[in-house]
Amino acid sequence: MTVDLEESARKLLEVVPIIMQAIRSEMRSRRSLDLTVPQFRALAFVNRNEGSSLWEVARHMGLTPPSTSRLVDGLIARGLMARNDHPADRRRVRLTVTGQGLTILEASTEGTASYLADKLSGVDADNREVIDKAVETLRAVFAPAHELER
Amino acid sequence: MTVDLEESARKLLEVVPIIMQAIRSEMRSRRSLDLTVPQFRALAFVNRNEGSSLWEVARHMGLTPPSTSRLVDGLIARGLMARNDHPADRRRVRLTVTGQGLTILEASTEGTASYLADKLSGVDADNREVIDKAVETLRAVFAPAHELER
DNA sequence: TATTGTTATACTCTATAACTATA
DNA sequence: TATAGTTATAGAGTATAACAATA
Repeated sequence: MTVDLEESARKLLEVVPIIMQAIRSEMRSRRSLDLTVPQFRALAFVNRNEGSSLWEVARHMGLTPPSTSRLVDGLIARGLMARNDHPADRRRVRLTVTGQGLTILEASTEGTASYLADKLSGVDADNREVIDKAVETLRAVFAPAHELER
Repeated sequence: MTVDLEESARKLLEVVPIIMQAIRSEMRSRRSLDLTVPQFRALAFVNRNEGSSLWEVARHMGLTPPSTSRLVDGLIARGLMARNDHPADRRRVRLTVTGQGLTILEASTEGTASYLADKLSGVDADNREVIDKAVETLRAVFAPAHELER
């Protein structure tokens, strides 16, 4: 059984936004630790890459620097991230996640992953394995090249 | 080999936004037929469900009625959708895709699917089949219940 | 009273253009 | 001159609250 490439692409195009919407709703629903998806991603990236520059965050997220700058502004205003001078290059910025940011990031990750796990729990083991493998492949296809070794 | 549910959930949470970002950039990049993802989805839904009410679109997209109302406003302002009275129930609205809307919807679908197909073309047939199957399963898990027969 | 939809208001996301500061 | 980042501006996405019209 061969799969039609164009048809697969259309299904992906249908399903990805549906899952995304579910993730978005779930994240926004936890009042007080409520994060938007971009906020969550930026926090997670900076947490994994302590001292990132704005430009690195922008590249990771596929956003322009101005968009990223404002996104970071919001996180700083909420006390979840900190922006400091880079010791070696004064044009640069060193971003870090604050203690509170880490707390919220972990709670949000935990909560959202639990939600997704709950959804997936109705899928039998074979199909879960299929999903797992597909996700790995899709990550290799779509993740920015510079982030693929990990 | 058994997969850990929580771990699968985290990977899904990492990868879905990455693919979504790719789709978003691609859609917005075609100047002139440029649609946002929500605009694209609303147009596609109304095209498949001629004469939908606002409430049906909102339910399909997982949005509140006010958000949906504004989304539709934008599409109408661009001449891609039309809003008419419902003959039987005067509270309701009948939404339809205009000729121009259909043209743009098709071009956008075609363009974005081609883009995704191109990305997937580097994946071998076995793994493409795995992705296809996973997408089917994920659709069953995440799609609104009232839309699963099709 | 319940349903359908809109308006008002307020954030966030995102981009392009123009700018500042540093290298 | 090139790089890192911000500010200005603008349109779209999204929600809650308040409202109007119809059933």
